[in-house]
Amino acid sequence: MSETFFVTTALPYANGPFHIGHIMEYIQADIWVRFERMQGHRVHFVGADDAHGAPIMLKAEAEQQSPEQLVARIAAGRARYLEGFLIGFDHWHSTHSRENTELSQDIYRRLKAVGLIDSRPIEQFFDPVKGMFLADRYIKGECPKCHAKDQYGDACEVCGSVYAPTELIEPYSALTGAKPLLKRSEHFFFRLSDPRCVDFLEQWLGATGHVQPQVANKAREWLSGKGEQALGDWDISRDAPYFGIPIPDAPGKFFYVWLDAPIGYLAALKSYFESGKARANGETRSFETFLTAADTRQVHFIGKDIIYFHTLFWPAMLHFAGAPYRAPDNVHVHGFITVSGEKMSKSRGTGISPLRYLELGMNPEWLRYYIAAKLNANVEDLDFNPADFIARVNSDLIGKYVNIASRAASFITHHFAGALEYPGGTAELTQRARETLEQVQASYAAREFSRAMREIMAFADRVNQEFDARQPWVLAKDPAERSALQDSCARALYGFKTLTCLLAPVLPALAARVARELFGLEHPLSFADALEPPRHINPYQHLMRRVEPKQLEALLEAPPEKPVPETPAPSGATPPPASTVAADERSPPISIEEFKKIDLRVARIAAAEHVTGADKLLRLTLELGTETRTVFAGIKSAYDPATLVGRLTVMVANLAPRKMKFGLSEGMVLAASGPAGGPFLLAPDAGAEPGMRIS
RNA sequence: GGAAAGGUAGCUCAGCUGGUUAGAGCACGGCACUCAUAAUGCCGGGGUCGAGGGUUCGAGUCCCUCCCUUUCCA
Repeated sequence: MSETFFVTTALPYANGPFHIGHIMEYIQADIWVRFERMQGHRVHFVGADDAHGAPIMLKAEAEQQSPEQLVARIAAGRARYLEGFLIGFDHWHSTHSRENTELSQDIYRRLKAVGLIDSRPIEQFFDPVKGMFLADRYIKGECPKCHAKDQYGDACEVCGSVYAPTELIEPYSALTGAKPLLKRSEHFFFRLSDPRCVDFLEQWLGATGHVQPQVANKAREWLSGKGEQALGDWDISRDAPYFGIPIPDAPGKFFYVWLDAPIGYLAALKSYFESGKARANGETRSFETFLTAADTRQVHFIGKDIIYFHTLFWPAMLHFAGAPYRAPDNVHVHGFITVSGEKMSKSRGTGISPLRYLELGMNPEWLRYYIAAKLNANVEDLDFNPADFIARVNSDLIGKYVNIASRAASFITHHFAGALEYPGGTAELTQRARETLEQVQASYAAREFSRAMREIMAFADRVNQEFDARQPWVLAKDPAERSALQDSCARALYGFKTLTCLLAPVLPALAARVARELFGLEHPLSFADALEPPRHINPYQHLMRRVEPKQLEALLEAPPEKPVPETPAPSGATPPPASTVAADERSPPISIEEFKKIDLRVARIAAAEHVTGADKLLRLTLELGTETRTVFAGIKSAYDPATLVGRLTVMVANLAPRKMKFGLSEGMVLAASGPAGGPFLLAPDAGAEPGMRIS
C-alpha cells in the first residue's frame, strides 16, 4: 500500500539562528523525505519556529522589542539557510500562531475531560523586582554541597550535584540580583504517572518500530523508575508574565512552552493544509481526515536531548486527547554533531557556522554527502573532521562519481554525436544495477545512510574498474574498434545514470542537473530511471568542484569578536567592517549626484544556469518586481547555480544593455572580492522586496 | 552517584544469531595508464580488534572486572 508521510524535524528555538546541529538534522530528514518521494510515496514535510517561553520573552525585553518582533526577525532569517542547504520543507510555521493556540487549547481540554489534568499549589521562587516566578536557570546561589559560588538553581557545575533551587545558600535572581521570595501559586499538571498513561506508554514503546531499541530502553527506564527516580506528573503551567498560550478558564496562566512546542508540529501541518499547499502537493483530504487516515504515518526526527518529551509526554498527550490526534508512528533519534571531536558550543564560538559555510561559496551538497556518509540509524554522535571532509568529498564525489561522466562522455560526444549504443547488451548491466538499487533502497529506508553511501561508492568503483579494463582511450585510436569504444563508454554512462539516481536524495541539485543537462530528461528522477539505459547524452558540462583546504580553513577560523546578528538593524546601526582596502587604492571621490545616477535595485534570482562554452559566466534571470531581466554574471567560480535560485541580491538596473557572445546582458549584479577570495554576492536584509530602490 | 552508547589499521568506519590466515574507503609506498586540468586501475606495507580474567573444540563477536570517551538523569 502506498503510504503518506507527515514528517517533522524538531522545532528550533526562535531566539537565534540555526547552528550546524539543526542543519544536520534537517539534512537527515530531507534525505529521507526525498528518498520516500522517489519511492513513490507522498510526503508532507513541515517545520516551525518554537517561539514561546521565558528565554525569548527576556531576550526580547533586553533588546527593547516585543517577543513577536524578536521571533519575526529570527523567522525572517530561516529561508536563507533552508534554501542554501537544499532543505525542502513544504511549509514553515510558528508555535506563536492561531493554529497552535487552537490545537493546544483543544488538546488540553480533552485531557482535562478524561481526568488527566490536575491542579495544585506549589511554592516557587519569585523575583519581587521583576514581578515574575523564576525558572531554575534564573536562580543562582552557593552550592549546598561544595559551596561553590554562583551556581544555577538546578545543578552545580563544579561538583555536579543536583538539587532544588530552594536548597541554594543565599539564592539570588539572575535577572535582577534580588533576593527571591518563596511564593505559592496554583499550577496545572499532566498526570503522566496515571496508570493509564504508563500502561499505554509501555505498550507504545514495546511495539516494534516506533523508536530505536536504545531509545525504548531509555524511555522504559524513566517509566519504571522507583523512589526518587519515580515518574512524576508534568507541570504544564506558568504564571504571567509569560510569552505563551493562555490556558482556558485560568486567567493569568499560560502553557509551559514544552507543552505547545510539539503541538506546533500539528499547527504547522494544519496551516499547511489551510494555506492550500497540501492540495497543491496532491493532498485532497482535510487536515482532520488526513491525520486519522490509516495510510498516514506521523514521523518525527529529533535529537537525543529531547527524547524524554517525545517518547513520554508527546505520545501520551496525543493518545489520550483522542481522534483526530494519535501517537506518532515513528520518533527517529539522532546524536549530536561534534567538530574535530569537540562538542559544539555556541557560547565559546566553536563549531561550524552554516551561514559562513554558504557565504564562503562552499557547495551545500558537499556537506549533505559528508553527513550522509557518516550517518546511521543509531543514536550516535557524528564528528565533522576537516581533513576527513576534504578526503571524503573529493575522492568519493569527484574522483569516483563525477569522474565517470567526465571520462566517458567526451568519447561519445566526439565520436558518436552523443548516441549511446550497447552492442554488448544491457541485461547484465541492468541486473547489476537492480541488485545495488535494492540494497541501497533498503539502506535509505532504514536510515542507514552511511551504508547506502558505501554501497553506492562500491558500485562506482566497479564502473571505473570496468572502464579501465576496456581501455577506451586505446580503442579510440583504432577505427575497427569503434563499436567496442561506444559500448564501453555507454556502459560507463549507464552506470553514471544509475549512480545519479541512487545519490539523488543526497545531491538533489546535482542529480537534477545531470538528468536534464546530460541525459536530457524532462521529468524528475525516480528510481525507475536507474534501470533505464540512456540512449543519448548532451555534451558534458562541469558538474562539481573539489573542496579547497583553504575554504575549510576559512570556515573553521575563529569567528569575529562579536557574532554577526541574524539580520542587522536596517537603520545603519551596523558599523562598516574594517576595510581591507588601503586608502591609496580607493577610487577618487564622487558627488552624491553622480552616485544617484546609478539605479540600484533589489532583485530576486528567479533562475540561474550554466552557460555552455563560458568559463566564468552564469546566466541569471532576475525579477525586479514588475519586470524580468537576463544578466550574465562572472560568478561561476564561486556559486553553484542551484544555490542561487530564490535568493535576493542587488543589481544595477540602469546599466546600458550589452551584447555578449552568449546573449544580451541587461544589467549587472554586485559582488565583493579581494585577496581573501570571492566573488561574494551582496544580499539585502530580510524584508527587502524585489524592485526596491537602493539609496 | 545511577544509567546508556562507544573504544577494531595513521584517519573515518564495516564486521548479522561465536567458526577458515580480521575487512573497506581515505592516507602512505611501488607499478601501470594518460580518456578524465575534476583522474583511475593494479600491487603492497600497516591492527596482540581498550586491558585483564573466564566460558568454549574455537571469541573482535558470549560472561565478569577494570580503564578511557561521549551522553542522559525530567
